[in-house]
Amino acid sequence: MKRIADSTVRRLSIYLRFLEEFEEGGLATVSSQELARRGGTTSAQVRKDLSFFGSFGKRGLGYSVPELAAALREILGLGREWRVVIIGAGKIGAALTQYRGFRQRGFHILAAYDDDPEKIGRDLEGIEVRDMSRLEQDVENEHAQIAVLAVPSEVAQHTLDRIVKAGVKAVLNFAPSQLHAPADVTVKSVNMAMELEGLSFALTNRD
Amino acid sequence: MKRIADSTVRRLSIYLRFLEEFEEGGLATVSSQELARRGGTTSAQVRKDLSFFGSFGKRGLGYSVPELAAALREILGLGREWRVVIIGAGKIGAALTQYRGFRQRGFHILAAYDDDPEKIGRDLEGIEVRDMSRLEQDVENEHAQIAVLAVPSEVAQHTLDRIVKAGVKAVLNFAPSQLHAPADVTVKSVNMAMELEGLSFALTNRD
DNA sequence: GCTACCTTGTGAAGGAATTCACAAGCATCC
DNA sequence: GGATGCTTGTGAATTCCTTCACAAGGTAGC
Repeated sequence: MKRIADSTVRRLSIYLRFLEEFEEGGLATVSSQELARRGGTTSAQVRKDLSFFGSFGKRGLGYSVPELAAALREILGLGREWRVVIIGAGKIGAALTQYRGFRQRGFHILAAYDDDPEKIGRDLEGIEVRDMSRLEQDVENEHAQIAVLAVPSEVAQHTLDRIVKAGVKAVLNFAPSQLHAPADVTVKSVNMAMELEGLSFALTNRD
Repeated sequence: MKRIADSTVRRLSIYLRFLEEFEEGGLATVSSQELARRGGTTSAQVRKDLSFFGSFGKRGLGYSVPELAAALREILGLGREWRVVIIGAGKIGAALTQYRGFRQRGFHILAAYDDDPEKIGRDLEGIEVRDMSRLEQDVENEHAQIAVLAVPSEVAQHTLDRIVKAGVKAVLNFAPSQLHAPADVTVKSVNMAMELEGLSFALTNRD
């Protein structure tokens, strides 16, 4: 398959969110223009994004909301349940573990991991904090596919190496450090300090 | 000034992080190649990124670590202290409030805001949770420049409108919704569910 | 069935970001 | 001081992404 740009996938996520709102509202069809308006893009962009995956609309009418939503869920791989482990049960890790948005979208959190004896054994709204030393065996036994890294920067790379070795192919990293992984492992990073620096730049370099 | 791409600013942040490590390690100079290796990019990219802002290196030698670090801090507007309010003291908001990475980089958190009487008055590691109704007057009196939005999706746009009206020109949004703001207000969004969907896509559409 | 009107899907054009490739500058060594 | 080796800064080339513009296909009204 032709390589799909990251920005395209992002937008598909956004479109899906709107479609789900429309589904709830009982709206039957929607045009690329309406999706564009809400998503802050152009109708041509919406149609181009979709065109990489097929033809989902009806000329003159637009897109069937439930059909397009189903198609996007399929494309994004959201038809199934993904098994996720959260590594690091500090402030960020604990907040993520309890974040409801994940489960709502089919991401099933198996457990959180930490090496602080104070934290091990705790229960975070039904999710257990386990001993970090069990990480590899649990990942393998429970077939975790996605890992969320919320450990201190200093140990992020080492922890990544561990989970990659255990077979995880997708990682969401919250540590403010640049990670290196084999090409068949997808790593996405969320770096809040960096985003703030982007704001600082914008505020500083205004015309 | 020529418009600088978002991706460039992001990379400058990354370079700065490495330079600060080098500073601590007492390293005097660094080449574009070394910065590229660590940052997962190319040396040409590093030089091009820097070239938008001036010439910072010495041919044959590389860049002086402290000089380049200072230049990047200047470019990114990190020479000063930014005043930040956090709106929403739920799981995410509370975790952000207590996150040390912000203060370390010159982002001073003035307060957190919530409308839950249970939360108002609490102390989050030295930062007060205040009544949401005080938001506008506090922003104006205390000259907050940056707002971090960690409120439920349903009220995100309304809250954004409030802080924009109060004069805030930079917003970091954690609500999973698409926000609309005037052109002179910079809004950056961090959407964890969306990032996870990107991973789901990657796992699903592997060759 | 015919007309008027919409909206999609998509090649082509345009624009933006990245990579290439090399002249120019500086340090070091002999 | 000249030769050697290294690294920057930057136009040019390339690749990637977005926008344009329009033919094709569909609906609705009469």
